[in-house]
Amino acid sequence: MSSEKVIDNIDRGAARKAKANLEDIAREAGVSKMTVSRVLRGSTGFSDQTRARVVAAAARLDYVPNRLAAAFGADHASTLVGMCVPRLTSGLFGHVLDGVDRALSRLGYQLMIGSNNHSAEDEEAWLRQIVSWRPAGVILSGRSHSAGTVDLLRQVAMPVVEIWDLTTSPIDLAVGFSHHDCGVEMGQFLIRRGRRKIGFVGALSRSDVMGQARLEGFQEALARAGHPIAATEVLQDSPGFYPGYYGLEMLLARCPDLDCVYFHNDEMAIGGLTYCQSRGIRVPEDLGIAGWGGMEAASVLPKRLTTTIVPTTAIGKAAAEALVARLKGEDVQDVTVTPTRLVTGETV
Amino acid sequence: MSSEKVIDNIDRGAARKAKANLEDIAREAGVSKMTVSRVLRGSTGFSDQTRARVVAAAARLDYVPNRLAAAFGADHASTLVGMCVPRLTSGLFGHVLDGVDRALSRLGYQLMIGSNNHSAEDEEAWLRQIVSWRPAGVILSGRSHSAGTVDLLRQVAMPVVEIWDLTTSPIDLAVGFSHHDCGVEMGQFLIRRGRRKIGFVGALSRSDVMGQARLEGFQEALARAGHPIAATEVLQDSPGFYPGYYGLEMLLARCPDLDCVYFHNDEMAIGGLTYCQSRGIRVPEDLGIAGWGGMEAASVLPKRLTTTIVPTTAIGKAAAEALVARLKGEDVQDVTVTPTRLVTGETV
DNA sequence: CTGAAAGCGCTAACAC
DNA sequence: GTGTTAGCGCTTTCAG
Repeated sequence: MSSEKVIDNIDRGAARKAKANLEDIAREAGVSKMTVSRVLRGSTGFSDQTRARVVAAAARLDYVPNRLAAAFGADHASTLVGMCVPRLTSGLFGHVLDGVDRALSRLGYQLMIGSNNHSAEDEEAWLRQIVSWRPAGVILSGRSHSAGTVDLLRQVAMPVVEIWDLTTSPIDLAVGFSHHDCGVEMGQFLIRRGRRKIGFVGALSRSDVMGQARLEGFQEALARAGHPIAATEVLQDSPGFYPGYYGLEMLLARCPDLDCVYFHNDEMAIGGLTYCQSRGIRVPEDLGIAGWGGMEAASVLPKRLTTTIVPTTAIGKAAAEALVARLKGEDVQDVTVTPTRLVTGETV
Repeated sequence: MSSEKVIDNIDRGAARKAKANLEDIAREAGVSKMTVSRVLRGSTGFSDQTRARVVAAAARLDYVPNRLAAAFGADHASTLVGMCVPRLTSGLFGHVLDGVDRALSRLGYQLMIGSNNHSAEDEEAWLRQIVSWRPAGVILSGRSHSAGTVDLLRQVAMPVVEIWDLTTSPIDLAVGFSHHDCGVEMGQFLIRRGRRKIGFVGALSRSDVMGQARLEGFQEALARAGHPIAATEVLQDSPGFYPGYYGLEMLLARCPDLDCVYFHNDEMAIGGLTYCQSRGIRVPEDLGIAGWGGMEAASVLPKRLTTTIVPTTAIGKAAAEALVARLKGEDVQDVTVTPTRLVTGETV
């Protein structure tokens, strides 16, 4: 009876919480702890009466299961999944998170998040905290990790999904695409469109190797076409609208005769577009503008932005599903490629 | 010795994980489990030698603490904090999350997130999952919760911070501002600017009572000024750029003589601005445009958007800090008001 | 189909 | 300053 429990609590100085546990339910329903455990977890093979009695008793006692105890007692019972993203304020990663969150909650898992601002050290620090909660698996963003991170992941031997950039040899599972190829594709496209004096504006906060990979692919494509990149402006800032605006201003001050600029992402490209508008630079006639990422705003601009659309939500969903499939021992392919799509807007 | 452990594992069929625990470290360092526990948690009062031996042993065995066990054994030891937001894809909430994440990780807590798309039922479902992990506290968005949510929160008796909208009587702690007042303030402002035929375009996905509160405050202010709202267009959609574009198109089709439109948020307002540009409607001469939220893009537009800036990151930080302060038994004020700021741009 | 016993790794409380 | 004991709530294993 719950009244016993209350008295018990008072006797113990009211220090213990009055929460019902499996044993309380067992007593209330006149069965054993184990029967309650099995019924509540949805096993089969009970008389309907037993099941009903247990369920009723649990409801009566306002039972709140204790997953801490469950996961502790049987370590494969954890339904915690950790995920680390570069920046929580990035619109793109918001969509990735959303994809992960929906898939995981549908599958009965809980999401723990952290951000590392593209720092491998911060990622490791986050991982050490998360691992101490014995999660079922983790999702990391990017392919560059510290040695400590890799060691720790091997040691704890849980499923790991690396998303966003495809690596030659994933630690375990990977979902994403090649940033390098995004850069190559855009470089080739701009050349095909007749652009010849092409610049780049970026904001490679910390060690954003993925943004770096796009730039490198871009440069390679331009060089191969015989029109190597004319100028780059890489700010030490976060890749937002303002930096795009000022970055373009600075780049054009140095190199006024550019005919096209590729930006680190759509936010920056939109900032650049705004700069052009404020200075009377005609786009695409005087200057072509290209972005990357495919944020929603890019397609409602007066001139639709030429950019690369990244399947953000799909990546999140695929990552979560791959992780869970692996947990369930199902066959999973190591690498899932989620293709990006270069969309021709009106700005190049 | 770790070799014993390995043999032990092999004997047991290699089913058990080879992870070191406090007892292994104790054996390795020649002290007791408790000493190890105390040293590792940073208590004071040990010979430097003991401390050094323990730390060395832990490092040698690649010890990974088990917080599951710690939180399970001593329920106040949980450093898990749950947070539920309406939408993970909202730019504003990305910044709130960032504020929470930074503050919590600095303070040694881990963040579990979920989203509810403004549905109180989804929030309750999420909370039931989270509560089973015995978190130290939770952060909820908004002031409208299901009865089940409120019951559960009372039952588990942990700190709760409601953010974003201020409620008359918070469940526990609250950090935010009044959405109603945001609407009133903008209404009064537009009247002062001489606008008289004012409309509204929104996208009240599900039961977004906070967006609704802004609209109500707005309508009240206009009515009090003798110029009640002329028309509203409320889409059943998520409040993004496209809906802003089409929402304005639909509104103007019905009411071509409006002189100003207030939007549900900045995304929608920017969509509306794009519509104006595409149709040759001059802003602010022919039509005034006002938004809400203060997204970064709003201030790099060719014409800076008139909007209400919400201190997103500050709200997240304050929420996390209030929660932790309460956990530590410090004095915390129940309600923290984080003022918004109406910024006059060039669109009204 | 159901129950009893053991143990997961840690910490609180108390003993020395 | 350091060790001993008990127990958190659940699941696994094995017995019936």
